[in-house]
Formats: sequence, C-alpha cells, structure tokens
Amino acid sequence: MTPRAYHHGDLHRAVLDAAVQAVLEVGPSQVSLRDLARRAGVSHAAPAYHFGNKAGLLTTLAAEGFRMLAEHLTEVLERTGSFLEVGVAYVHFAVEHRAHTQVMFRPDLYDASRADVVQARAAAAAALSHGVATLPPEVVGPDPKVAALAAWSLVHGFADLWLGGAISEGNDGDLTESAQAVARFLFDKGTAE
Amino acid sequence: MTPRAYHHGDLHRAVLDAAVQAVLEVGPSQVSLRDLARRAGVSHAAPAYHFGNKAGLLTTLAAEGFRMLAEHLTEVLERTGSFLEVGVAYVHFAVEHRAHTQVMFRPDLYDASRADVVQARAAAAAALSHGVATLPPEVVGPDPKVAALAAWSLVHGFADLWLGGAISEGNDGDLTESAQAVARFLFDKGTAE
DNA sequence: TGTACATCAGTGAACGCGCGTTCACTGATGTAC
DNA sequence: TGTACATCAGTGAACGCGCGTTCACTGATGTAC
Repeated sequence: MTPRAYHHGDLHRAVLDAAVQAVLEVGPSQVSLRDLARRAGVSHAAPAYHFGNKAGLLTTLAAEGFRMLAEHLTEVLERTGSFLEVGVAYVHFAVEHRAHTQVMFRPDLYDASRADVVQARAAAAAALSHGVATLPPEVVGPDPKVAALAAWSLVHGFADLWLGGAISEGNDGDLTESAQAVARFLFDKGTAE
Repeated sequence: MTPRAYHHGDLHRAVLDAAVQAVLEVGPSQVSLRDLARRAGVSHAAPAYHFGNKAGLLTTLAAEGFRMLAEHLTEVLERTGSFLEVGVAYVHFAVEHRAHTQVMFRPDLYDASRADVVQARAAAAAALSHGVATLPPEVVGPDPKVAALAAWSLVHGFADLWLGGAISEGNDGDLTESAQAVARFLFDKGTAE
C-alpha cells in the first residue's frame, strides 16, 4: 500500500540482494551500481550513498560471504564431527552461494584489506583448520598445515571447476555424491573402509 | 629504422601479448580493445580487425592457454613418468602463465564453445587423465574417474588459492615445495615413503 | 501534545569518460601476365 | 623488368551508450524541550 515510500526501509539489504542476483546474471565484474539501483527500484545514486562506491559494495558482499562460510563450516563440524562433511559443506556453500563465492575469491574487485573482510576470512580459514585438527593423526600426517592446505585446495578446486562448468560433463549430475567421493579419496586413507 | 610501418608484421601476436600484459595489470574483465591497441602502438580499431571483437580475442587467448597447458603436462608426464610431477607442473603453469589461466577458467568472458577452445581444453583434460592412469591401482582406487577428478581439483584449487593470495601468508614462500607437499599428500598413499 | 530543529535517506540533473563497433578510406603487398 | 589489379592490413573519424561520481536538493524521521 505504500508503493514508493521515500524511505525504502532497508535499502542496504535490498542493494546487496540485487547485487547477488546481478552477479549471477552478468558476472561479478560486470555489476554496475546503476543496474543495482534499477533492480532495487531506487534512484541511480542511492547505492553510492550506502556503500561509498562500487568497490565498497563488493567488499561488503565478500565479507558477508566469508562470514556465512565460516558459520556454515563451524555448524557442520560441530553437528557431525566429520571433516568429510565439512569438505562437502564447503562445496555446497560455493554452489548454493555462487554469487558470494565468485566475489570472495576475486580480491581484485574489492578492498581485501578492509577489517571486516580480513576478520571474516580468517574465521573461515580457522573453521577449516579446526576441522582438520579433529582428524586422526595417521590421516593428517606429520604436518597438519599441509593436510589443511590440501583439504582446502581440494574442496576449493572442486567447487571452482564445478562452477566453471569444467566438471559436469563426464560426471553425471549429483554434486553431493561427486564431492563426497572426491573428499573421501583424500581423507579415507587410514580410516574405516 | 622503420618505426611505424603501415603493416605491423605480426600484429595478431602483438595484440595477444599486449592482452597478457593487460590481464596481469588490470584483470581479465577490465581488458579493453582500445587499451591493447595503445599498448601495441596501433590504431584503436586494429584489434577488432584481427579478432572480430573482444570476446573473440579472449577466446583465442583461452584456446592458446589450454593448448600450452596440454603440451606442458604431456611433456612432463613423458619425461618424468611421475604423476606427482604432473600435478606440480599444473600449479607451475598456472603461476607462470597467470594471465592465460585467469582467462581460461572464466568462460563467461569468452566463447567457450568455439572449436579451438573445446579441442584444446579436451587435450589438457586428457593429459591429466593419462597421468592418473599411470598410477598404481592401489593408489587410484576403484574408480579412476574419481581419482582424476580429485587430482584435478587439488592442483587447480591450490593454484587458484595461490593466485588469489589466500595461501602465501602462513606458508613461507616456496611454491614448488608447497605444491609437492600437497600433491604428495593426495597421491603417496600406497607408494614409497 | 506541540513545536522547532537536526539528521537521515534518497533524488535527479549534470559532468566527463572510455568504451565497442561501424565504415569509408588508404597505404602496402602480392600476383598475373 | 614492368604494369595493372586484387587483396590485405591498418587508419581515423564518428556514433551512441552506460557508467561512476558529484552535488545541491527535498522529503521523512527522530529528538529535545
């Protein structure tokens, strides 16, 4: 009943949501503030009011993404206690929050040194490391750092290849299954068969 | 002594080289034909003459990248016979040919269905698969496809994280060493310790 | 309950810019005879 | 060796466009008294 109030209510959020949609449609580098304003139904100058400029907007989106990822991984680890599940959760996150992920790992598009990004990103990395730390020693091997790095590389690479369309071909469909199989390949050395 | 001949000689190559440089400096999505023309010292319309349009230029660059990658991996496999070396070579390629790699795995920027890209890309995938096929059965496991996918995910993810600046922090410097350690983590299950 | 005032949220016109693409053109090169 | 002609490679002016950003503004909201 108030179709176009002067005050939007939560334009901050609306612009971010529009950005997610726009990233999915035109890619993270083609997003324009004017387009987001159009999508949100406000004047073209409004987004700049909330985010300063384009980089500011994408920085906020990246920080949000890392925060969500950290929470997601932590939740899965606490609930399942399985690092395999955490790996699969990483892949799921990337696919389900494709837009955020695409921005997060393209730091040339935003200000990667902004405090909120740095913090959220560290939290996500910590969640992964905590997961690795729960694995039995014979799986982790002599250097936990290497194991963590391998785990991160594996799930990140899998997600990136999937998102880039490089995987789907030979592999028919089911993402979870593929992700699990690949993660198992890495981490089921000494554990139960 | 012929500072500005009307005919460049090999403008095709010169524009591609300029594109590599430009990608390194401003990112693959910010490359503009006019900038490449400037870098190559020709009129702004010249690049379009050779590549049709911007997408055509990037498509050519992607195809060239996949071709080089396929050759590189094949060469290393034949020379060393070690799949571990192939994995490390993949990472090296991504780092040494950062510009090509960045374009190759951003198919929204180019025409991924063009024949030369499809072919070169298949060749690179085949080289990786051949590598996996040479591993002892107890390492590959029951499903060679999964092993190949895991291998690709691992090296690709490692390279992507490295390029994105996500790795260098905790890990001090030496790329080859890190890449080897990570690849060994994946593939030294049953093999010699 | 009412009024004055500060602050917040969003507007819309204007700017200057670099871009992709088109197009008629021109200079250089190659080929046929 | 010379000439005519076709083709190739690159030019430069022009077009229209969407963009980021600035800025004076205005409408709505919140607060002090």
